[in-house]
Amino acid sequence: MCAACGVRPLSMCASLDDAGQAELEALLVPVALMSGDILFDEGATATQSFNLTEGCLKLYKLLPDGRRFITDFLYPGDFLGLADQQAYACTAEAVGAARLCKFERKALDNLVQRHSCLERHLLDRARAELSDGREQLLMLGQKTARERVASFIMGQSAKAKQRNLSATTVETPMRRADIADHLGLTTETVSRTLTNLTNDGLIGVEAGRRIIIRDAVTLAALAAGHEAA
Amino acid sequence: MCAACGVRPLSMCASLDDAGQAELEALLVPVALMSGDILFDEGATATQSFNLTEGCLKLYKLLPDGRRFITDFLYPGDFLGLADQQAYACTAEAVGAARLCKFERKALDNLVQRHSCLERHLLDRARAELSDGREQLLMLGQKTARERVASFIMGQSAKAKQRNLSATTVETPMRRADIADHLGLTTETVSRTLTNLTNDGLIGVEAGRRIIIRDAVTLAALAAGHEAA
DNA sequence: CAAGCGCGTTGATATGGATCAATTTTTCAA
DNA sequence: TTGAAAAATTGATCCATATCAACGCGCTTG
Repeated sequence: MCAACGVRPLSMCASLDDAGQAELEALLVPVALMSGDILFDEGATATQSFNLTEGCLKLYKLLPDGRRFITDFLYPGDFLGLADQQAYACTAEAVGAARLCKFERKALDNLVQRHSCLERHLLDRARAELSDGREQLLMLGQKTARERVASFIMGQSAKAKQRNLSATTVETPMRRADIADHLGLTTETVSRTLTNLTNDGLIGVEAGRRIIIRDAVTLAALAAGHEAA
Repeated sequence: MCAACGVRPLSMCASLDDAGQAELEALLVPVALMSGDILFDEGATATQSFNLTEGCLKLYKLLPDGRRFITDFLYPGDFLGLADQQAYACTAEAVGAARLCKFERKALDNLVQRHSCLERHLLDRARAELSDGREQLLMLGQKTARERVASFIMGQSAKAKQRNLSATTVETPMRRADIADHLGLTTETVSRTLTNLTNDGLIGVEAGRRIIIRDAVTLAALAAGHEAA
């Protein structure tokens, strides 16, 4: 079953040999979520890890007065649980319907210890996530609204490409408020900025949720902080 | 020599047995930096890793027009190189004089593979850094200037405590511009906010670089986003 | 000791994005 | 298909923080 899994080549699973694969499959429990379902809450004891196979999740942290920051959107092939030691660092909520493989942490840790290739794979993922996180910090600390939105679009495009989807027509399952809370902006600013980028011919927006990249070069330059148009 | 090292209990070194310790010691090359010296540049091939033994470093990323974001300040016991796969994700620069242990990545990776305790230690560190990074994202995405400065002070205090230094008298080796570039603010705003916090009796500032925490409870509440004073 | 300079503070003003407030568009249930 | 609710857009105004500017203090250097 795992062998036929669509996200296998994107996941940690790919780093295991057949025997390890079988062990992993024995540990796995499938989970299905509906839009808005919460997989786990920030602060809860992190007893499980997950691998997303279908759909999209958002990870977020809340401040006591309700301000929210979405640290990341996850797509098929992404692993949940890397950043979490004792407690989950974020809340995980489904954006639309989603499916995952659930693992008990204890059992998975045990498997990881016996398969150093898995440990190395997870360390590599952690490295990549750390590196991405630094890029995000730069965005939040120094980029303008226009640059942030451009960065978001290019980032989503890159993720789509990884999943062998079009890099120029980006489907964004989340809503404006989610994008805003991911970029440290407000819904209104995201909306206005998308309108501006459209008027400037850099993108097109269809049916609200589909963004077409019309001038990838300029958009990338904007995202990279080259002040120009 | 390593056995007598002051940062040993804070570092990855502590997770090794005597034999591993000796191996590690054989790989190590000591490095000394002067204030402002650059250890490595963002984007350079990451051929080495480091362990900071003395002083303070800042890690930063630049945008093409000179905007800068300082992702982190490192203190004795901290490891450099976790986030870096092919290329360094940030530039590392000394804040004041510093000393480090330098390791060739290849040799260190080899050692890590043979000592799974080290690999686990690094994975744990990576987890902790990821978790910290998420907290930082929340700060940059949602917190006000006052809350950011409070978070910074509490964070520095926590780091000082880890090194067995006073948690109420925090020495900050970096200058205002560095703090500003770490919080996504300007020098002027940091300065003004410190003045306000002082006037409100939450902190004291001595000789510019020493911050005394006078009301840890209120400061922590502020840092955590409880809108109050 | 004086001059110069880097750094921090403080003040005055400007502005990008937030907030408040309608409208319009989309979604979805009946 | 229709109507109501949710989401997105657009407009008007406000405000937190940036920007521009002046000043002062403490070091360094001649």
